Amino acid sequence: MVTPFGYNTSMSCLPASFYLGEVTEVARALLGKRLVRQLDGKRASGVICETEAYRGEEDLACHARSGRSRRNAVMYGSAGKAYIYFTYGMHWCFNVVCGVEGYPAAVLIRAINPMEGLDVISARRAGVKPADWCNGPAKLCKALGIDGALNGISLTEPASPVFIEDDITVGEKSISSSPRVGIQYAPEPWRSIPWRYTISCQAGM
DNA sequence: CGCCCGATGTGCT
DNA sequence: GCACATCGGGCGT
Repeated sequence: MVTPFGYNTSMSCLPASFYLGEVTEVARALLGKRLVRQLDGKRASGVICETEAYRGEEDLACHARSGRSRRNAVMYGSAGKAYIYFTYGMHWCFNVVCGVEGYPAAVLIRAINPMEGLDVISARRAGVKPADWCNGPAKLCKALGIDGALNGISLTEPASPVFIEDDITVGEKSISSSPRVGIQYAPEPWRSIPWRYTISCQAGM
């Protein structure tokens, strides 16, 4: 239900079935959904506006390209769990595991538009312009207090410290795709395959 | 705005 | 050893 204020009051935690499909489709479907972090009983959240899909050991940009390891094991597990990894010596990045169990696939959440808990977010991103609070995969993790302690948790229960809510369904015409970021090391076709998805603001949408 | 580069720890060769 | 699904500061345009 959408109130006269435009606020969706029937938002609910997305179920595991949402994440069972093809990871590229889930990556598109996650645009417009709301990433929620529950911290000390308070909500901090934002609308997902940029995602990337990674799938399979054959995808040479995927963390599973060298097979299963302790680091990437969560990707091989069941859909709807958080795969959170540490990189560049100081940053955490947040993914959602997708697809059938046993096949490594995940959606990297690359950017959100902050909506709730702006006091918490601004405090965690002190000294940074609001526009730069959550416009990167490690930035949003810092803003929401997401780190390796949450790796492997289920995102499909409302009591989870992190979950994703149904919010907006973004039309196909409002989605732009482009090559994934930061994987120049990968050979073709993986370097160029357009598995990065963003919400584009087109007239008439 | 853009480009360049250092930070800093883990995982894989 | 070295590369890395990044970020932020510094400096030039």
